[in-house]
Amino acid sequence: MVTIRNENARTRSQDFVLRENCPQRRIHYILSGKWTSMVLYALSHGTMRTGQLERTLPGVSKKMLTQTLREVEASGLVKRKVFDVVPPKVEYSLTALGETFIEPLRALYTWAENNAAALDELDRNQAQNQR
Amino acid sequence: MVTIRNENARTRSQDFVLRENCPQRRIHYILSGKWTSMVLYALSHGTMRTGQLERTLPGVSKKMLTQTLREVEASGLVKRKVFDVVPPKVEYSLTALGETFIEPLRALYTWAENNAAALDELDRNQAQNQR
DNA sequence: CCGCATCCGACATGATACTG
DNA sequence: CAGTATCATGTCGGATGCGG
Repeated sequence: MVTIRNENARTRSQDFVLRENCPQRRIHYILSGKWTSMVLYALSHGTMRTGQLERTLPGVSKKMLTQTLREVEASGLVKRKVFDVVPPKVEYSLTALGETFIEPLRALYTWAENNAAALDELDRNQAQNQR
Repeated sequence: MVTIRNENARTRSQDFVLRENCPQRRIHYILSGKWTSMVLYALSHGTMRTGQLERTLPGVSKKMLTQTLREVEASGLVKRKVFDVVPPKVEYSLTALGETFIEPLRALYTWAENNAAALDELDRNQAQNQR
């Protein structure tokens, strides 16, 4: 007769805990932004101007694009180059750090391409429930 | 003599466009959830019960934990096993598909661990600006 | 122990209009 | 072309309480 009895309450200590400031939580800031990762991905294909980015990401508003670019710039992932001409011309490109970030991101996107089925389920789920 | 002239307006067509339903946008649904990726990551260490997950992710509310679990379950990334006992006992674990997703996710987390500096910048940026 | 329903505040996103 | 400012709004996430 097997008695479960509390599963050894404290004896079997928790293997690991994802605390408030663990890297896994902090990187989420990059991933959570609606446009952040895609901007980085777009720039991984080469330097782009603002308007170019805008056309690469249909549906993005100027406001969000600018905001996103400021964030990735502040984090050191993207470099902003301003040409002092008229009309204005600004170029964005990945920094060395940004290049390193692209690799795992690309792996994630590759997974997404190879698993459209799972994504379909997600969409269906999304439609039914609230979020 | 090199003339720039409009960058060849339409001649040099856009290399690529991240359209509304591209995989890169759709996978964002998984990543954007505040707890989704961390739940998956936690489960990559083995089967866990609800309360165990709760303790692994300090700060998560019952509501969000349940909601997140329902989502990853509906998408086929996580398996839910209910034991018909009292008090109730439920175990969550990754499906085969979930296991495959963990790999690129782990790559991303590894990057995060190796680049805490960039994450610090993000935090500072986050504090100053609104988001 | 596990899960659901409800209410509610905060904030990210988007539309629009304006500047240089 | 690039960017800012303002306002409207949807919704995500957390608190709380109930139920099996």
